[in-house]
Amino acid sequence: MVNMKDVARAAGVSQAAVSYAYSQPAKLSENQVRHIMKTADRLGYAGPNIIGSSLRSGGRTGAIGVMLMDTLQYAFTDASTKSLLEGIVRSRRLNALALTLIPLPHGDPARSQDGPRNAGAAHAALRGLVDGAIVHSLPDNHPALLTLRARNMPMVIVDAPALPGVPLVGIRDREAASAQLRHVLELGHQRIGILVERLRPDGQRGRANRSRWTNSPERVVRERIEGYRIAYEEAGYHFDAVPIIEVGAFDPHSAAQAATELINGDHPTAIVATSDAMAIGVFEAAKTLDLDIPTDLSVIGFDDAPEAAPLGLTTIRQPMVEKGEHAAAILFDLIDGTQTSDCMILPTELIIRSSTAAAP
Amino acid sequence: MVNMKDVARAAGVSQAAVSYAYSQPAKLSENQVRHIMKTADRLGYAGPNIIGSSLRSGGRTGAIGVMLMDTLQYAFTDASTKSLLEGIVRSRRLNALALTLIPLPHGDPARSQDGPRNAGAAHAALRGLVDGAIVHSLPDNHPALLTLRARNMPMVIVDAPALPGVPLVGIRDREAASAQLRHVLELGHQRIGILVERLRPDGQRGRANRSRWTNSPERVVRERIEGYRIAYEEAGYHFDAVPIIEVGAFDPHSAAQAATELINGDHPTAIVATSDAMAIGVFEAAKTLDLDIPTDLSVIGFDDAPEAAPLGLTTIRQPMVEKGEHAAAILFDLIDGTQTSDCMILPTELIIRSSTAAAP
DNA sequence: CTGAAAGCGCTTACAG
DNA sequence: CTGAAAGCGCTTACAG
Repeated sequence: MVNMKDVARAAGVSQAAVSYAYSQPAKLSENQVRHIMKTADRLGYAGPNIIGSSLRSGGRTGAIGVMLMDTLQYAFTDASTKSLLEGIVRSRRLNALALTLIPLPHGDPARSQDGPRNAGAAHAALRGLVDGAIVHSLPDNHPALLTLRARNMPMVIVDAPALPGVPLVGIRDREAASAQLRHVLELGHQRIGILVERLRPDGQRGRANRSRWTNSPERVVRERIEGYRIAYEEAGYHFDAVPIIEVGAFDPHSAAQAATELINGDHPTAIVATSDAMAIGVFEAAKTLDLDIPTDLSVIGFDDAPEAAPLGLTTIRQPMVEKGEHAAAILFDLIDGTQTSDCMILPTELIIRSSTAAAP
Repeated sequence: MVNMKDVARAAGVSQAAVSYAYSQPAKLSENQVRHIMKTADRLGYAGPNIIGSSLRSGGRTGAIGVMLMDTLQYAFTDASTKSLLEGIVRSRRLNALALTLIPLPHGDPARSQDGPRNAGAAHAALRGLVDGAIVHSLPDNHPALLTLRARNMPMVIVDAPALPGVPLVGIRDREAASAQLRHVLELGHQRIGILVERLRPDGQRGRANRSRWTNSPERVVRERIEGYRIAYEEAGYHFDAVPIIEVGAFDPHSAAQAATELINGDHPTAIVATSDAMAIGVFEAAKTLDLDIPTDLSVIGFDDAPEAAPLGLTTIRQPMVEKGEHAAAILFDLIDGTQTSDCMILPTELIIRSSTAAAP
């Protein structure tokens, strides 16, 4: 492949002159620049190799990373992740940059053979390929976070984990979850079941005991359940009696299986889910079990994903698109050194539709 | 930031030993590797910088690029592009790599001040940041293609342009378009209007004359219109009388404006659109003009996007997700040198729903 | 206004 | 089994 030296030789100038022609053309005469560019064109030189220039100047690669839990395939089916990406790409800055999507499919860092640091470091993209990163919903102490830290990579975390000194874009998960549970309590429900995606990235399913959620490395779910506990105990009940069912996955179909177990085992009159995807699984289970929503069973979700409104799903709206927009804005501030940006906590809202009704 | 030299010094070994510890640990004694890794961990070394290693070894960056026409914001709203990305990320290989989305928002290369080559080369991501690229729907001779070529970058083109020696994943656009037009001809329509996104990236709107489409740099639309011409003339009509309206954008709302002009000016009984997004714009226009579809106006789209079925839109289905899957598979073959992959032409299918009916 | 030289972080053929 | 050395493609302070 033709490089800068070739162009310099062919143009009869120094390599430095060619470099200046691209990066600081004002330093050269117009004629010189024109001559160099013409030569470059003739040789099929595609411009300074970003790898070489980035290495030399410690400079920018021109790409922003988004670290996503699980595979990219999951990211492109999950409504929340899609909304987050939609928000991120609203940044006009990105039109001149590239967006690098980085999957972190190794859910459980403990399973890695290489020790905590290398598990994250193994991923090429974490090793200098991007100028900054938006991290979405990783478990506490995920090795990728250590890697980013070690590299002094400008970063913003969306939702989880909360890391001292790193800007967080999120919501008040505990309060929002309390509001979610309070809605069904106010409708008179007492036999309530809770459906969560996962408390640990170990694929475990089924009923979770207390220490499993109090020690969960997933900040969002941990805080949400704490919110449920507070609201439930404020109503005068014992939270330990409330079944918390772990789906072990993020898709509605897996949720439907877990919901079926929950319904058959505990006969709840209301199910509170930590995402709309989980709640949609409850619809599927109810259909199979021939239960009517909301007559026989109330369901409330979380997110207000695009699928929620058509289904009439009562839910807590959280502004995912705005999260993406804010995360991108803060990241660019960090990269520019414009300011040391703080955390950004966005509002949530209870959206009452037709999937919740008074207890039978 | 701590680098390999620091680790070597702290561990009391040569820099080469550290490099081997990461890339070819079998070359070292187990104890040596353990000692080096422990030292790296202690210093917070995040592993070999990808920029340094890539420069030295001419090796992989660990990222695959997708070059997208227009902004990323557009890419994340357009149903076809989303489906394409969905297909691409089905590749299991991507779980260990990163996917770099590269927007090419400068629609019209002719407008660039820097000459054809530099317009493309200006984009950092084109200059060595990715190991290979999937290119989607660029106009003929887009400078980004020259840049990729000049770099010998493994590449696959989806839909357009067709470039000698570069694998193309696409459909038989001409034949599919003929089938699309034939459907409305067979329903007895003669006053037909054609709605296309754009024939050139110059933002022009309204009625297009013959040379504008015969010389269009957009391969797909050019071939589609040629397909319309063939079907129309086979039916014994003069194609020059058929209005071809250019929307100048890709969104349904812009299409609705163009459709309104088309309906008011030519009073067609059927509108043939080059995408479902355009066809959805016709629904919007019809509603405003108080026309019933299909009683007063038949509409046929192209793509079979997710929105088509709920609307009852008759359309030509093209397998966008599969295009993405094939493009990724071919690209990885190219990168691996496994084989020189050929073009891949996928089937299309007429899907008759309720938006087309016999001519009034 | 231009050119020679140092060095960014790394890998690998080669000598020991 | 280990280490010294060259060089990947580039940028920039410095001397002319």
